Amino acid sequence: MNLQHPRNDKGAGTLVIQVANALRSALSSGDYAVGDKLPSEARIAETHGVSRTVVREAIASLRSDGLVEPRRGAGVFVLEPTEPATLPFQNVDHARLSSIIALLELRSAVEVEAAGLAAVRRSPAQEEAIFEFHRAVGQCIAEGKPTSTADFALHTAIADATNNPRFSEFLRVIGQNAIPRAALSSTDPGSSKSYLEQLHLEHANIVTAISDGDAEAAREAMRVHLQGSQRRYRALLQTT
Amino acid sequence: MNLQHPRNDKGAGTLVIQVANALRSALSSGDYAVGDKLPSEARIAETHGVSRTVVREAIASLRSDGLVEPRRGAGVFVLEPTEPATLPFQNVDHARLSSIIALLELRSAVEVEAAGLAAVRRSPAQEEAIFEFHRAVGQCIAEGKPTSTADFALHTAIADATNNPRFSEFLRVIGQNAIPRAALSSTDPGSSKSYLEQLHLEHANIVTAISDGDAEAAREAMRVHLQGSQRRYRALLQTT
DNA sequence: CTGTCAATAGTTATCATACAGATTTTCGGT
DNA sequence: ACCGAAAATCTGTATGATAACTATTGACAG
Repeated sequence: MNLQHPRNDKGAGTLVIQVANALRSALSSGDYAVGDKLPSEARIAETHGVSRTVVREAIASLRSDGLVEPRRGAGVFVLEPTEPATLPFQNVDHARLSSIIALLELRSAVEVEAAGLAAVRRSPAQEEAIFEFHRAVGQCIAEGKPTSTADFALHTAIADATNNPRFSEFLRVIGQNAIPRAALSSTDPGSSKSYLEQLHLEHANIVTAISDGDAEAAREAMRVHLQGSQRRYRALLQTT
Repeated sequence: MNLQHPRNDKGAGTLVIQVANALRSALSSGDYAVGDKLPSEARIAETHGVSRTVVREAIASLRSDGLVEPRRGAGVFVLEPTEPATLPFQNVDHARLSSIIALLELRSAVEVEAAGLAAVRRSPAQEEAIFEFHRAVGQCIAEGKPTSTADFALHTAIADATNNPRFSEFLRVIGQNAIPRAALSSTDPGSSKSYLEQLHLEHANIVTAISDGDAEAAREAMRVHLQGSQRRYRALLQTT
């Protein structure tokens, strides 16, 4: 750990921030193992050419982050880094079609089943909500507006109609990542009228089956819809 | 903010920790809005009966947590609290069968599809891994050991064999929450020999279909397996 | 009356020194 | 070799001071 802080670098923040970041860097680059003792505050202060006050505040930061544990009289000890919780399914690389298709496959599995459950379990109010969102998608198409938000709302309403919060939770986590239009605004497989009409027709088949309480038809309609999306993306793979 | 720190309370940690926690409490209880200025360091020190050094270190903690932004000459300002990222699908209430069944329904949707894809896409090495984990489950059954870890490993290997990282990611996120044995160690629907043999047989059907490259049979076998789990839990609902 | 500038007051950032309390190391005695 | 005491080391806290920055106030000119 021979990092001298750049005292004249205003963009790096205060000395406390600089020393804290230097220590973080030392920790993450493997200079210290879990359970190791950092150099003493006095030594760190000397190494960085700062006062002990600065070092103590930097260490307070690291302690707050759970990276170290100071023990009075003994030293400052390195803790097991806690894995930062990150939401899954977020790192969709929109420039790579395969990244989109992969998430679409997972989503298909969930949403096909969701459509079936929704057909069995939806309440009249949920059924009505689904119709309303379906009409909203149609409105966007008629007005030439982007459909992704309305599209996602429709899919969310279907997940809600399963009355199993896990399906709603899944939709919320993947968010609009998995809605083709949001993921590919400029290189969309087709913004043509015929594509949008096809989309709307596929939606209609899903919504009707759910309304009819026909679980198998709902599943099949959703499968056709989402496999259509997959097919369109795979077709893009062949043309690029 | 009239909190006097309990100086004689050893369990509360150092003065820095106590003041930091008092400030966190004040922030989260709505004493300050985003953009508000905290009292000056000198004032906080006076209020708590500590030195300014302690207050500065406490504020360094809060800054590291993203809760405040000190501005030299101006004051310490309250920041917008960032939503802590939490993993989805974790809050399984093991005392409520409905909570377990809900997650099992979602998992079923994903894993039925995963079995189908695995049957089509698995490499010989992945096929071999599936068999090995299947044998490991059988070994646990034969030795009367808990099967949940081996069971989860088998399911994970199947998700891996889809060669779509999203399926593996899904299994990793839900973890062993969704494996019946882990979720219900003491009130398990049955630890009887016949149940375990049934489990092993269902696994064998899945594994064989994947090995045969029969996607539809793999899906059906996985569906039977997981719907069997659902059925066993629903039967518990009726007896409690 | 409005705008500008300088002075003042207030605030954070850093440094230095000192002491207290806890832990670790060293040394001497048995 | 083991134990206990003393010394050394280390973190926790307090105090005082200075530097750099911001906000406020008052005076003056147009």
